Amino acid sequence: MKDLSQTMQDYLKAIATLDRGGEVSTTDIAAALKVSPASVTSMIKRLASMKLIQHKAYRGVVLTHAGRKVAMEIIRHHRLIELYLAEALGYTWDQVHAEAENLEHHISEDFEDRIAKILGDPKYDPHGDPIPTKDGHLPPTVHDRLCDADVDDVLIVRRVNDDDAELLRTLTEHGIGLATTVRVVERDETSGHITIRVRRTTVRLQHSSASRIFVERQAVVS
Amino acid sequence: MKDLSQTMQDYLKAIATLDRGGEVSTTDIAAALKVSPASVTSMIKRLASMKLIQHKAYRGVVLTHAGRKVAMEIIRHHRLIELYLAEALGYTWDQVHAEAENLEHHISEDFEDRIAKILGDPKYDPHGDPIPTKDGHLPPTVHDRLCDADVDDVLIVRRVNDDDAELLRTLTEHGIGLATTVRVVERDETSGHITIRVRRTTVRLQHSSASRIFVERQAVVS
DNA sequence: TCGTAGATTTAGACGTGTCTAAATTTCTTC
DNA sequence: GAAGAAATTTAGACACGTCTAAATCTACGA
Repeated sequence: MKDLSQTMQDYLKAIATLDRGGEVSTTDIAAALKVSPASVTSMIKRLASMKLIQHKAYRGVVLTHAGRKVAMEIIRHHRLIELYLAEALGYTWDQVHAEAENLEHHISEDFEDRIAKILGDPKYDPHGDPIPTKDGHLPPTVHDRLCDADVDDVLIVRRVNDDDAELLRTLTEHGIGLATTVRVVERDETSGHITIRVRRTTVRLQHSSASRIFVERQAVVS
Repeated sequence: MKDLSQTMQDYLKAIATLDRGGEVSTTDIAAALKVSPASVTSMIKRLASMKLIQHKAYRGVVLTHAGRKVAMEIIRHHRLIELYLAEALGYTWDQVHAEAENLEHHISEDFEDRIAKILGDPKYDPHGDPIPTKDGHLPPTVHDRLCDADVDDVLIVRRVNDDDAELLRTLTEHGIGLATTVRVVERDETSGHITIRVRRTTVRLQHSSASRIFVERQAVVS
């Protein structure tokens, strides 16, 4: 849609991803994109001058309506491509992210429409992440993280972040995928580890891993 | 394979495409890439310092073995993508070039291998252009151009350059595709136009169009 | 409230790839 | 073979996106 550089698109996508309702900090953007905070500041100035973000000095940034639209379009590309790679080309869920990351900036509107149609206008990608619609709306999804669950909670895995291929492979090895039911058996508050039971085995996860897994509380069976 | 910028890849591809056995001129590269000759000179210096091309000042450039390998890999990507878009996503032959031009620099080795396998290790793209093998060899193809044919020659269309979408649409409208047989009915040496007959209709082509169409002399039927 | 740690911005530099204008070399033609 | 035309290169500038080092601002604890 817009004629923005790939770099600008990446910044907007990162800001959208980091958005938790308030301002997004320079440091967080720098960490997400693996560039220095100084680089972020200079790009922030450019994006703000283009009215894609709002910037209050020293206070972080917020996407404008226009900026969010661009970000949603990139995210739509990314997730549609991930699903297409999985469905049509046999990629596994740990392989799709890296490929989509490269392709998302380089497909045409036409390509987007064609794969969306072939996939039947899907709402979720292989990791359970919602695919924004063409007009930028996100299908509903869960926001509770496994790292916040209590011992003895019984949970259904609904989403796993796509950016840690190692974690995705580990989950597959243990037979954990979308819709898998797990039970929290232990929380180690000092180390942050969380241990879950799935079928006959237990899996011990780092806090950073558990924070990438989104779950739904098992409906109570009457 | 190599960690070259997209721009460098484009230069190498252009040089490979313009290669007619001898040196390729600065001006021709500039025209192909739509940049100024001065820009080409500065990029030539960089590519030469990387041993991807040989450069004799004021005398043009030649690809080295390493440079040709990179170029062939990009061309392989381009043509595989074109065929995949046509076969799997329903693109017509006038639509594939623009999309492939963007994607060719951004697919992984893995992606290349997967679509090549799905397509059955094809040798030719939708325009009849040969797809380089992984080790950089080009399947055989015809090199005679329609613009060089004589009146009354009966010819089979075997290749059409992919970079003129308008021409490709015109050919489709007149029912001309790969394997179509045509007969030269007139050559206008002053204007350069060439007129051909296909089935019941005649088509008048500019020299630049006829030079993009490659033909095979009809085998003599005994 | 004061000082400082941490976050942010500024200053200044660099590499890439582009441009125009000017200088230089090669080619063509008489 | 010399002069002019055409191609090529050099010189110098600029936008983008990055960096490090230094300056500045914010927030928090004593």
